[in-house]
Amino acid sequence: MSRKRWHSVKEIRIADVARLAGVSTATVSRVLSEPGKVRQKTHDLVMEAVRRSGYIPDSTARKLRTRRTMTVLVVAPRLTNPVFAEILRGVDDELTQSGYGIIIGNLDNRREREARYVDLALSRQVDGVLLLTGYIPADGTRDMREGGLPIVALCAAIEDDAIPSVVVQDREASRRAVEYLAELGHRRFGYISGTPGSIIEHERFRGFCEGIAAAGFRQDEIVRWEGPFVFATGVAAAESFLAMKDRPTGIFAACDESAIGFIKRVRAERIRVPQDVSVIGFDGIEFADYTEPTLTTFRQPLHELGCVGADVLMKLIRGEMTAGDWNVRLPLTLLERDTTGPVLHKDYTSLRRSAM
Amino acid sequence: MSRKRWHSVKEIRIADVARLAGVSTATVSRVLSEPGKVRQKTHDLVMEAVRRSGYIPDSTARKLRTRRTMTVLVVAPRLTNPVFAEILRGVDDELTQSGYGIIIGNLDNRREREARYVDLALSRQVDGVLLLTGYIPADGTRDMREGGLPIVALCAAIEDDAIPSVVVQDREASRRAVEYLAELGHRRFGYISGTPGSIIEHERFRGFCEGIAAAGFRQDEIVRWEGPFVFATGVAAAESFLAMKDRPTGIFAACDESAIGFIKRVRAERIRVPQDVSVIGFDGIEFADYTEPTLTTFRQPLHELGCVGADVLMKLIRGEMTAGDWNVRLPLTLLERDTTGPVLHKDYTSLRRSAM
DNA sequence: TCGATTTTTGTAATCGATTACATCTTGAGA
DNA sequence: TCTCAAGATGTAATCGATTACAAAAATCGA
Repeated sequence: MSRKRWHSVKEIRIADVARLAGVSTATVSRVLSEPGKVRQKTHDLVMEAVRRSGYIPDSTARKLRTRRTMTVLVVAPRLTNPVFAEILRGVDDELTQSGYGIIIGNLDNRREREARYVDLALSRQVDGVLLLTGYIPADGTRDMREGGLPIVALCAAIEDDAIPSVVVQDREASRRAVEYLAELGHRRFGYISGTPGSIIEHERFRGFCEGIAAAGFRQDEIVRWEGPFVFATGVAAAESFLAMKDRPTGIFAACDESAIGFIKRVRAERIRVPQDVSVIGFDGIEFADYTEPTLTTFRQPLHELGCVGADVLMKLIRGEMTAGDWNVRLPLTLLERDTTGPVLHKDYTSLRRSAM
Repeated sequence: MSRKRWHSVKEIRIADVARLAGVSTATVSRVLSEPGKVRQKTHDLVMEAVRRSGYIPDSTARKLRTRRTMTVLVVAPRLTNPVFAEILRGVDDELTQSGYGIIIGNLDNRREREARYVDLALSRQVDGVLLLTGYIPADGTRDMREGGLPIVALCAAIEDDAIPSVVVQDREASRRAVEYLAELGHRRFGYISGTPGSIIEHERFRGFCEGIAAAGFRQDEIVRWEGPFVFATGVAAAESFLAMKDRPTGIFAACDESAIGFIKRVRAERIRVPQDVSVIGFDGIEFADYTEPTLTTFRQPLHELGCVGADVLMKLIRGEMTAGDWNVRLPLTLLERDTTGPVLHKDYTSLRRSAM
């Protein structure tokens, strides 16, 4: 009753328009969805009736009949991370062209929320799913796949070969990061991780280790700090770093935010970047252009990632391709900026001591 | 036909479950949506059939019949702005409790996209709308309101008294910003605007002007730089600032991002913050905690804003309140940090010259 | 045990569009 | 003018759930 009030102003159905135009509902429907199927004269008559009545089709009824929702679900681990916001822009730009809408599933870093979105997808509220998260469990994705839902994984290839993926070359870039630091003369390395358990983190760490090996260093010489993809992880890493005696001089962070957190914290203790410690980030978020010093990092083609991912999903939905035989791996760009530099002293800690 | 393939694996309808359990569809429906209305024995029977068949109700059909979509539309001007991401978290947290889902309408700073979301709302795809944007035209909101849709405005009171709003005290805070700068001894002020035409910008500038007047300064003594709520606006303002002869010493930016852009740019020219110029931002985004120096700014209660806004919308949808007689204005907190300080010299430009 | 009442379950209408199929127009060609 | 195919339009079934109403079953008191 109270709800009724909200819908009381306009309640025009297709039948009303049909009556107004003196035609059948079928004709009205055709005018609105199959242009060219009706005679010009009738068409105009109907359009006039639509205009006059202010009729807007009920999309729910349409969806029920056509079995198409014209909506896709995008599951992201966290919205406040600019990386996802940027990818989302790409997705949005692409989907809009096909007339599709987006429902955002924000996990907010809480994995237990996944179930909700699996349900949502399985109850046929969407025509497809775009996974920006790296750790949806094989279970959920399997359910969706078996439910017959097109899925595309962005950001990280899910451990499920039947799902097409569009990802960046995380591993290659991470390897390159070490190589770059080594070229600058660094010999002791630190790694600030991303969300433990996420595939992205896994890939980046793996690339880092490969780089260490390739540069001829021993695995046990590296320091690894764990934490999610947030500023605080970098701060915590810095605390640990500051307490060390034999500090690494080349730090690779699995995301820009933790790199920035790290730098902020160590600079507060008068440690200079890059003279005392070099830091290289990952992602290339816009913030990284405005930190001081400007962060050296890998720029992800985020917008492109979103566009390509959405495009693949559209093809899947339209049945223009089969799942499983489609994988894209986009390259990253190393932005050489001001938080990395050559090693100046073998042991700057002793230098600092004398300076104090 | 190709579409069919995607739905071929599971096609279990409520009738199938009913047959399997040896009851009518009505009973199955009741078990699933009106617990306690069926006998325990029947209930178990049905649940077993549901479990065995893997039945998941078709939400579209349910929506059509119940006339409730259990979804709300949230229109945001731009997703990459962390302010909106944070508000969205609050909205999400609140709506989830009521079992509601979210469709995000991202304008991406392009006003012409509004029409799309007005259509979406009017075609009954959502039960309500949350407006995070400050500039949806009166037209669109009027259409929605007349279409009988509950709407709540966040971030800025729309020029439409019939719409409830939950906002922060933009004007008061902006006035306080000037007061604060004046207390520090500043006499020449600069204002970096937000997106022209947005109500938020309008309010903040108005507060700024009120502050100027209250502190006893003349309106024509202030400098105003225009641009959207992005980093680049601050950078552009800095360029202009650097080219000035008689520079202001107290700068108020309508958002943190432009404040940060400004600071980054002027520091590149060896202008010291806050010794040479004080800057105060607005929003209190997380990144502002990590800039160097740490930004002085107003912290918005973003999460709370989202929660309260969602709560009001829920009440509207449930008919527990009437539109128009509900307005909330949340206070902001001034974070006194390191980009503001007392005026050191009347004319630092001459000082700099002699130092060079 | 019986009837009245309450509880549980079933039947069928309904939500508002789309669309298969049937029917009616139209226009070209004979 | 008539025939026939092509094109336009109408009728009614359909999508898959919910729910008003009816009917049946269970419960209770006398």
